[in-house]
Amino acid sequence: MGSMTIGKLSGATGVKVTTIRYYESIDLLDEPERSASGQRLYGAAAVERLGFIRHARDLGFPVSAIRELISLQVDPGRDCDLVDQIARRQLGEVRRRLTQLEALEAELKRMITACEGGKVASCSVLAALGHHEHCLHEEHAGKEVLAALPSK
Amino acid sequence: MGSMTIGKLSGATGVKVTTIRYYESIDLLDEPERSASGQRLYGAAAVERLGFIRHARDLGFPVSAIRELISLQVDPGRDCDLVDQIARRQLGEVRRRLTQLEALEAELKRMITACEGGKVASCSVLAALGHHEHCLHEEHAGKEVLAALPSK
DNA sequence: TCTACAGTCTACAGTAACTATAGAGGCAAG
DNA sequence: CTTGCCTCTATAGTTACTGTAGACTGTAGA
Ligand SMILES: [Zn+2]
Ligand SMILES: [Zn+2]
Ligand SMILES: [Zn+2]
Ligand SMILES: [Zn+2]
Repeated sequence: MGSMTIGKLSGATGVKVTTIRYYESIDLLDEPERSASGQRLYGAAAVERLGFIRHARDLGFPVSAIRELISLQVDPGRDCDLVDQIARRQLGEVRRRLTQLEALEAELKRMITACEGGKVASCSVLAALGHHEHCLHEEHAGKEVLAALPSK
Repeated sequence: MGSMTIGKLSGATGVKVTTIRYYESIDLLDEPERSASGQRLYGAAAVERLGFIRHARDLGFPVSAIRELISLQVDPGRDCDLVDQIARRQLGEVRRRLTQLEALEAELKRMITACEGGKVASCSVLAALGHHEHCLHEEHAGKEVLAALPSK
């Protein structure tokens, strides 16, 4: 029946081949069957599961949360309290970050509009970066806001 | 003159001791003088520099950008075009993330409010995660939105 | 059938910006 | 002089992947 190689699965879900293997290595995906020569072979269940993972990741759920969600799916008779709790936690996280980013946006905008060009010595952007005391905030509510800029 | 140990510098700037040593290792901070027994000794310039770095990091500037900004500070007679360009790039980044997060917020909220409790089998949160097709968006504009949840 | 060439395999290193740990040595107060 | 905190170096762990090397496999055209 419908058994696809890792490349097909990748094409079907939009998840890179290496990422699929990575998910398997961290036990997010079950080990698939193998062909005689050792190539991975997937069925419809894998497409479903991988789609689920991808959507959750797109929404910012950490892998640990996705692992929880998957384990909850295993027995469908359970109450979905925990599922909803995880989702609400994630929503809270997203909102926390939104608040932080809004503060950053405001400060960056202020910095940039204050600069009217000229020499580095008198650049208000550099001045503002050097003197946190003049900011409108005590601290940048929360820190470590942009975990790391993708930069790619 | 005012020479402080790494611990004092840490206290003065709010940057952890280990992080200060890390910044030195990646050449964001100059190597400081050392006491006879090898302990780092810092002066006022280090406090200033580290404060600058911290503020820029708080605003989400990647280390690579901070490195650029520092190198620009070195000759103050230059035009500040580049400084402003870096800041605007950062502002753009922040805005891009804001947009993404707003989309995520909306989808998570929708998911959660659709769930009215019950069993896992019928939980709308899990259903929504499983079926990306029913979303209001083609893709989650941009992906890799929350580089990694701090989770700490 | 031979030969490209794309796809797959494993294993390991690199990314960003730190944080944590181990194990050794330093410094001031009591 | 001992207690207890500070500092030192070096190394590994974090998160969620991505990229590489080097070898093998599967397939389609000449
Ligand atoms: Zn300027
Ligand atoms: Zn500020
Ligand atoms: Zn539910
Ligand atoms: Zn979606």
